[in-house]
Amino acid sequence: MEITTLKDIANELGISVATVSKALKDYPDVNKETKKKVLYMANKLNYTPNQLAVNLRTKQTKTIGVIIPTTVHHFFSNVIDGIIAEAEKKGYLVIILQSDEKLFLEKLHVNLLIDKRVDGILMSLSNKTNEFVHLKKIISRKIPLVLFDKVEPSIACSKVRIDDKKAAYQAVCHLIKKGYRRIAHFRGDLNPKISNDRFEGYKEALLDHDISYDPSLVYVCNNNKDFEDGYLNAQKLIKEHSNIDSIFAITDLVAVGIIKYFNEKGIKIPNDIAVVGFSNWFMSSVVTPTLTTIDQPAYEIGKTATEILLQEIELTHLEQPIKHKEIILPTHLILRESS
Amino acid sequence: MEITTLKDIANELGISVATVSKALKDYPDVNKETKKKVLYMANKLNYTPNQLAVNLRTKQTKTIGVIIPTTVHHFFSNVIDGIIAEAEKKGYLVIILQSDEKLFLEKLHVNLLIDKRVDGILMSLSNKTNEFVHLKKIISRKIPLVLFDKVEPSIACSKVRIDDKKAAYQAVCHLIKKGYRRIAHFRGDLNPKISNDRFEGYKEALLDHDISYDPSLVYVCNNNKDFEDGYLNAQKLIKEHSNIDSIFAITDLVAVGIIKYFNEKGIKIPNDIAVVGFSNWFMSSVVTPTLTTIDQPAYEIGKTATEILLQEIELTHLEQPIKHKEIILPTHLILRESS
DNA sequence: GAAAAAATCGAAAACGATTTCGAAACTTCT
DNA sequence: AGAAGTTTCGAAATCGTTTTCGATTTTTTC
Repeated sequence: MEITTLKDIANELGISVATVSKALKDYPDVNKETKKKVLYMANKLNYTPNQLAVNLRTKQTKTIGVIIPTTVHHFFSNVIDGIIAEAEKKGYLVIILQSDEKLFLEKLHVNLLIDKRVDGILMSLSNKTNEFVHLKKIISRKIPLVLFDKVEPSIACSKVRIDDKKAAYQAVCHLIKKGYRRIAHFRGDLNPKISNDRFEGYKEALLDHDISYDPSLVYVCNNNKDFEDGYLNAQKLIKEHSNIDSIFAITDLVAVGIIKYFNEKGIKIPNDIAVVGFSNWFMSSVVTPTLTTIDQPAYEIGKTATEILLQEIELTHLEQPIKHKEIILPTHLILRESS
Repeated sequence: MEITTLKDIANELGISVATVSKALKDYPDVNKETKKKVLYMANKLNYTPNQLAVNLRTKQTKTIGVIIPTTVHHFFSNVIDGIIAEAEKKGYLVIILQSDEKLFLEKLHVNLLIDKRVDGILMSLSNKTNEFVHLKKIISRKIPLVLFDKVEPSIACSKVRIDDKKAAYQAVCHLIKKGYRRIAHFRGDLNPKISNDRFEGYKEALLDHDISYDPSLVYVCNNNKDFEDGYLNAQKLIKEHSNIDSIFAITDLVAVGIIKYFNEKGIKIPNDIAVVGFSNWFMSSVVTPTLTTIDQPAYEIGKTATEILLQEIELTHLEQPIKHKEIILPTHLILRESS
């Protein structure tokens, strides 16, 4: 005997499949005695329901799909942790796909997940994503969608993110309060919202403290190799601007690249130049000097996004209307040696 | 109209569901004209097959399950990267579950994946796993299983791993060749094979160079907080043994903890004490001083394990016998400043 | 003891696809 | 024209479960 089915139990007991099914699901219209017998036999034959059949029948898969740019990333692996933890708690499985920052893969994966009939989808958009038909397709199929981290405002769905502009503002204000005035910014790629938001926060902080904004102090890191971007741009910065006293980097990894270069060149942090990062990667607490940075609640972002998604799945299933939420989780400035 | 099914196409064209199905799968016994019509209509109605129904019928889900201790880990996130990349290439989806180093969760997840009818399972065992009925259950269900990293020799399945003993041996030999003699070892928990293997490699290297093995130089790191373990044990070590000249740490994270403490106490690396890690986390290339370590091919481990698993899935499906493989991937000693 | 009510069961349809096998239609050949 | 062979199609079974609804049996009520 291979795998036990309802039919096997039914045959064994000389009753119908329907009754067996109902007995196992504790329907009221089945005799207590037969319930006992069914339970006993199910146990004896080691029965577990074939989820494929259940899924087909109930049109629910108890599975959610996740599309993120990459898993090899401190932030995303913590987000995944939060997602899986929350999903497991509610009995959902998690399928993870990587867009590798490519739009065509993102689209492909969306189709895959739709075909797979996942109950809901969680996405952080790739940096290259500048059109959104694939997201609209998800919504038109009535599949709950929650965007996190890299979100698109124009899409009607729930979103979980941080306030990048505010966090950047906070970081730069910190530098200003510490007395730094010539503040460079190593920004991210031009397209993504978070990159622009952080840039805006940087500018606004300068403005609010009557420091004139100098575009030549802004360096773009867009090679997808943050560490090297930081290292090389630090090199460039030192050549081009000798009078810099601090840098606000879009990412800890960029900041660590900067630190590496400065350490090699004997440039003292923070005495010669202060450095502030963004994300509070584990690494920032162990580099020398330790890095001042913005703590981004990655685990909570994953957990919260999943909570909302599962709620919306339940509501959809009950055919009730859903009100989309936009959650902004708080960030914290972590003060360390580098500033 | 909600979602298009074969029936919709059939009704629209006034033909049977069977013909539509066969037309879409390019069966030879359907007229070219009708094939064209079906294809056209399928396209027009935006048809995609309901995978749930396909799965139920074909008894294949094109999905593999992965159970690992944690995703928030440089090694594992790279393994996942390799797994997902390879699986995606072959049209398989990946469900990821975390055991959180707990045996009961590992068992639970195994059952979940079996019920979910995944086509195959990839596992790295938790540190606490000391019984294997759940693995045998997978095998008895004829579900291909591939163990990687933390494997169990007694289980009859394919395995992908590195030679931990040899790698550790290599690392310690390197220290000895550099002239270090009083070599401490910060080892991992007592149960896991990899922890013991590395320990054995350490001992053998000493033996082969006529250095007597001193058990008091071995410190156990088992708080699941490698960084702190390294930091605290470094503190302890300095108190207890003033004449140490080097440390071989089971993990880069432990090594970084050590480095942190030494940096704080002004102990010079490698002049006072040398440090060697294990894994070649990204971090090791950016800490000060940069860390000598063993490069562990995480991505390749994930990729290779998945390749083997998918092969075995194919063979199982063709009802052909499978020969289990044991692949040992090469490690490399990365020389850096800390030794 | 008959009628009404309650308890218990199972046949059958459904979910949406795949695949076998026989029937019908059409060609080809003598 | 009729036999034989080819194409082309579709009815029906199947995967394993869920759920409705009607049938049957048992219990209750007066």
